[in-house]
Amino acid sequence: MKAKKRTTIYDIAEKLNITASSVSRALNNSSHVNEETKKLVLKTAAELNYKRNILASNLRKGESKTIGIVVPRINQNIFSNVIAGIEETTYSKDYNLIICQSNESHEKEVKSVNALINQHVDCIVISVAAEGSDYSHLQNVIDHGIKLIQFDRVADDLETLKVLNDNHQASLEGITHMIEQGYKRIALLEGPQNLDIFRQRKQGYLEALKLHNLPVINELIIENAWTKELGADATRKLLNLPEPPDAIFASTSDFSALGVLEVATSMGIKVPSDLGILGYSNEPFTELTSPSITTIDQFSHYMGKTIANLYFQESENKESPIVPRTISVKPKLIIRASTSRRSYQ
Amino acid sequence: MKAKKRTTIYDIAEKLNITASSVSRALNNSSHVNEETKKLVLKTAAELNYKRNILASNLRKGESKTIGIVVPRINQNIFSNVIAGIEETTYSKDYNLIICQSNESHEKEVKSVNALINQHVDCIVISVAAEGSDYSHLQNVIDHGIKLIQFDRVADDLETLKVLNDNHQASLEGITHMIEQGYKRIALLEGPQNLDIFRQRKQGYLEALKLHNLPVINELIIENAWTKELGADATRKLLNLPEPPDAIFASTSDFSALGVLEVATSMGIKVPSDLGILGYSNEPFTELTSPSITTIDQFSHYMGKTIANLYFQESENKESPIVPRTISVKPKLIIRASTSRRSYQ
DNA sequence: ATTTTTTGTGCAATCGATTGCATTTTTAAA
DNA sequence: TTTAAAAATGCAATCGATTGCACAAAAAAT
Repeated sequence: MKAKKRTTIYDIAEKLNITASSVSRALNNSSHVNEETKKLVLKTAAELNYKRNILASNLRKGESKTIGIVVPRINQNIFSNVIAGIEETTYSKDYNLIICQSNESHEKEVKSVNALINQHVDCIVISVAAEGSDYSHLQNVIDHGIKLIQFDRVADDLETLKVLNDNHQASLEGITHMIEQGYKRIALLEGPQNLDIFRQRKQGYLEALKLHNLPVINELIIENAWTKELGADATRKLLNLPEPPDAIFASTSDFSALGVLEVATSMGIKVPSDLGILGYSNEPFTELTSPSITTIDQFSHYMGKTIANLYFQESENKESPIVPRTISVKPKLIIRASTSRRSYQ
Repeated sequence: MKAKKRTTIYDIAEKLNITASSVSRALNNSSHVNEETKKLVLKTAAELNYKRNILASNLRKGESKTIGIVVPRINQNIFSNVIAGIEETTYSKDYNLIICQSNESHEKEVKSVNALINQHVDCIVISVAAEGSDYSHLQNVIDHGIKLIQFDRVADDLETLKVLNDNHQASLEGITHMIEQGYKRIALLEGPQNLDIFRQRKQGYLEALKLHNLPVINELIIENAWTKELGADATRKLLNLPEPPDAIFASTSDFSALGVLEVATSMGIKVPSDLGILGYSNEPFTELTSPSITTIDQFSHYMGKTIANLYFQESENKESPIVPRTISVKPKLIIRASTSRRSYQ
């Protein structure tokens, strides 16, 4: 069956012997149409199964009621939750979401962002890929008059709306907790340091050590260990040191922490008694492992709602320019078995 | 900073003293433009930071190069993988994806589908919500000349392109495996029977029992136990029966299987020796639980690629009408600890 | 009864890109 | 050198909805 031609406002107009203008006004519930015609139009529209052509409408109005989202991966806890949070709010306002994944590739991120600019989205919400440090594509978004909201992983020197976690604080609390549990040689698995969030987590780690007069041991700090595999590799290296750590903070993700746990288990090292493990993100699986993994919850769903609200707030006062500002959400330490050698065990 | 006006083909045309037609042709790499002008246009376009207005382009061409996807939840393994699979293929062809979640609500599904029709997407890919059995909104998609591809959970009486798992076969194999492991009283946690996939899984279960001359015991078949909580409730009920089952097939999902495992563990029932557990979907967490959960992998990423290819295949021969057909992907039983009382343990 | 205001419609331009047809320019063939 | 063919460009309509302006009809005010 061939695609039939769709009903347009002209079809409705013709049938009712009025102009398309009136039909348009009726459909938009304008006050400049007679109640009678309005009813008639709506009825006929329903009869003819009319669907407004958003392309035409948006072209004319210069808006798209669409928000583009670019995240590294949609199936990571924080991102799918943020998306769900955004959706809840935007859905009720008849906005569409276009979701893109960068797969941590800078090139794909750039292409996605450009595609969204092409689409004339009203706003782009992004958490940048680990790869890359050139953010001219984001500047480009702003230059095109499209609102830009960054979250979690942000390009810090770009002045935009930002919704963040207080990574420093979370990290500080996590390490403090470990120290209180009696861990003394705490290793750090770092994420790519070009990303602010990972730098902050490192700062929190360093500060916690300092506050408790613990030395910073460079061989216990491992760069770029942010997947499960890299976390596992790093752990093998660490546990084979002459003086191995008694705890590992997988600051990059719970996936990395999972790698740590698996290696430790396979090496016969007891968690949490011989080795404490702290992850990051509160992925659902962290409460399923044995022992369950202590981690940090980012309130990602709430972040999503915050982002959406921020957008609508900004849209309302169209005249005033956007004041770049940062909203910081305080994450929460979720204490589980993998660090609880005093209380738990 | 106010949104500056964007560069259009007219701006380029004016600057080069040619017409917009030529600019358009140059940008579309038409053979009807001089190589020189083509180069010049491309250069100027880059200089002026030109971005084609897809709204205008699509309006004119009557296509949108956009595929809409509606799934119950994007953070469920099968769905996020299918989406990723679709994206890989469509991305290289410059297609956009609009992703909607129905959250298992029929009403939201209908609204999402209508929004996608409004958007003039070229194709809608859907896995229907558990709720609801009226599929006129899908008929509506077809009536609007939009391609419709259903996957996994489908409205069976609607004649469309379908990409499915062979649920019956998978279920049959899973139960056969359990029987071979010596389980004799195997309970079934059913999903909503208005969905074909759950009916098929039940059929597979029944057939396996029959093949091995095992009786069908009605009190071991529990309706609608398809979340973690419902799975847990069902398990409590089952294990408190005078003659409790020695195995449970959570045919609905691994989440349900997880509920089973947690209840069993808390009741001190040993898995797999006292109770076998089989899940469905191969969620990532199933290999992390202890014991790890035997489950069925649906090759969801591959399904996604299949869906995308199916679409492009159909788009190519525009003339011939769409022949409704079904592609069935054979799932794979992943044997883990939760059912391995012979070999493993 | 006349003027003013309100309300409802229509007209026509607009958003930006595309494309069939006509026209001009260039190139090749006779 | 003239003619035919090919290549490049321009013109103008089109996709469908929206909206400022003009105008007519109806209602309200004088």
